[in-house]
Amino acid sequence: MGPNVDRRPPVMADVARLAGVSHQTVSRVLNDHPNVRAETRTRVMRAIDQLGYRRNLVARALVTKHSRTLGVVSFDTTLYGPASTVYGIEQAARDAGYFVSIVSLRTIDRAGVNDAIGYLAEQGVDGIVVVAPQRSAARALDDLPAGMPAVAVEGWHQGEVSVVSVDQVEGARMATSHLLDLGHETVWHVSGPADWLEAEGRIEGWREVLTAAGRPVPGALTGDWSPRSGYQAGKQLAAMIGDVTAVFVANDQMALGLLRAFTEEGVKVPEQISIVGFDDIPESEFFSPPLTTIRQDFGAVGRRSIDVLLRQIESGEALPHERLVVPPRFVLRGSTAAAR
Amino acid sequence: MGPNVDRRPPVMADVARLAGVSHQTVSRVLNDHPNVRAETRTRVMRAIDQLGYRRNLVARALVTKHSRTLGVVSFDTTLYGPASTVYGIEQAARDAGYFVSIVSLRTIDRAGVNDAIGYLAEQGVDGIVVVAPQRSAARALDDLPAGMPAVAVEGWHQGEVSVVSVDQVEGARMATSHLLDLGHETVWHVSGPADWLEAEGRIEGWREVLTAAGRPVPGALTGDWSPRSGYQAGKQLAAMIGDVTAVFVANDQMALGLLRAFTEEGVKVPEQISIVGFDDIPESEFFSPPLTTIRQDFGAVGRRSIDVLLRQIESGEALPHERLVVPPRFVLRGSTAAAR
DNA sequence: AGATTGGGTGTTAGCGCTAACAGCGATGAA
DNA sequence: TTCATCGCTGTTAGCGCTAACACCCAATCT
Repeated sequence: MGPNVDRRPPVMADVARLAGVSHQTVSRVLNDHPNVRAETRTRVMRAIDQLGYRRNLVARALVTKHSRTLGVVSFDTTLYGPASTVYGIEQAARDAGYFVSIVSLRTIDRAGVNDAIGYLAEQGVDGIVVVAPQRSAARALDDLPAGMPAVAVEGWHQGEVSVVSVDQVEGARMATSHLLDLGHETVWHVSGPADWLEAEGRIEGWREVLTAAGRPVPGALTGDWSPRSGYQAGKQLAAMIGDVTAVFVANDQMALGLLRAFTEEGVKVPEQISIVGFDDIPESEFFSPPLTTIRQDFGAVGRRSIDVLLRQIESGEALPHERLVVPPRFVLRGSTAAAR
Repeated sequence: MGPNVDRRPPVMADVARLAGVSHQTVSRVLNDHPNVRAETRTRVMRAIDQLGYRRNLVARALVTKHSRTLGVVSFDTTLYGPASTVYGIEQAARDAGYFVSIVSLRTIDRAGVNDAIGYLAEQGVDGIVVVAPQRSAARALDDLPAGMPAVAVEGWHQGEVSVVSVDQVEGARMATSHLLDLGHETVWHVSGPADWLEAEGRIEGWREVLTAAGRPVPGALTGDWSPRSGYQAGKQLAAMIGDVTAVFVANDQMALGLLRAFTEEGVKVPEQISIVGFDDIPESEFFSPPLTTIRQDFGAVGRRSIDVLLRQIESGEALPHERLVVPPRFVLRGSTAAAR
């Protein structure tokens, strides 16, 4: 072997030497600078793949001050909602030529979110998306590093950042109205956990419709989004069958739990009780009975949030904060029926 | 405002000036170098938070050649399995002080995976995890950049990289044996799509047990992991009721589809037909009936893969390739019963 | 006493790249 | 002819950090 067989990956200067140009010309070729002779360009290109050269984006980022990396802070990405949102974010970011660096929190609190944002800032991300469905998490956005472009997803409404979210209140209105339209006297609610903004929005829409229609507003049962908590709520509701004829459940997984509890207790859905869920997870269509629910387009939320964020980054200045709302969609299936 | 109120974030030299030391001393403080006087250290620390200084990891990475970032290439992270695996990866990586940069592929093929790996390499990741459940994807690992530490998850067995996966064959054996033990003459199978290694492993284990027991091996129905494809398979199976008394379904979502089809066709589970799923998604326990299934510990797979990868990275040399297998677990619930 | 250690600190070089500017030959205008 | 212009290329500086080494001043040893 010759003396030049070292394992160190080639750098721009190596390419330049081989192509007989300066490293700057190589840089120009790589960055599609117009003022390069076609013949020079091809010579450089040839040298590049002869050496298997890959440009070092770290060095590039150091001088340009742009890493073309976006940070995402999320909570429990094994859940369908966050997972789909993050997926949408990732796709949109990559289409725009950005990398995505993810921090997935175990527990969500202001300090945790702050730390995560801090790490990402050190790492040099050009902007941050915070999937902040909880009040405490959303508040962490108030102390972002100065000048850091950011956008909140499913987040706090009055904050100092742009927010993209599905209209939870409207979704809850759709669900509740549908049940009232079927002739039910009132609608019960199994809500999500207290601190969650989505849970609050769904309670608000539900209560609003009932109140507007002059119906009694039953106390909401509280779950934690899990099928098990829905199952427990279902057991309670089953004991009140007759009084309860319609339930709006704050997500599909809890609705599945209710379905299971009702099956065990011999309560027929939708004959004795109607159920509307929320989210439209891929499984809902195949529940027994298939679940009437409110679809959230998580992918769209992810994509829109990247639109907003990139506009901020690429304008280079602090743009006015936007509030983007993605409409939910009512999906009629077999878990609801007219009141007897 | 004074003349020094510029928006440029503070750098190490600014901290040094304020603390009355050299920038190198600041660096030493930040890197916990032992040879710094306690008094100097506190003076530097004070200057750091007085200025709100954050170190620039991009510059650090340029000189150290380590970004402390890991790349993850995955496919459809909205599915429970990949999402959980990636979550496990992310947690383990962060616990070890690494960032995670994700590329989530829409379609999975060798070229796509190769591109993704290329981007990640340019970006300067210290190592790569490829969640490569498909043959074609797994093969992309054969042309990794030289010297890039990597690990495959749920991947190809004979490759030139370490692999961490759940023992699919064993899981399928458990499922099939369970059904045979219940007295069923044979077991039908609804498999995953052809190119998937997990689908192949599950077919293999199923076939192996049937063959060993001298039972007929029915032709497998093929699904695409979705509840809908399971539903379609269920319709076909329902038409053969009597002949078919036991089915092993390659994942829980398809099993849900079967359940739905059987409900529609008036086929009773488990009285007329027994079903075993695979994965143990959080919903399975609340299906009607609750699904007997094989649990995969995706989180463990993610964590183990990071162990393997970090060992490679931190040793600094090419370690022998490992093959780590995480055992599956049988979960007995209500969808299986003894043959009549 | 002088030599030797070693903890604490500063100085210098350089990671691989882009920005800014300088240079140079060919072209066109005066 | 002379000077400005323009397309293409090279040279230089520097992004913010760490590594390597030099240095100084105690403390310790011979």
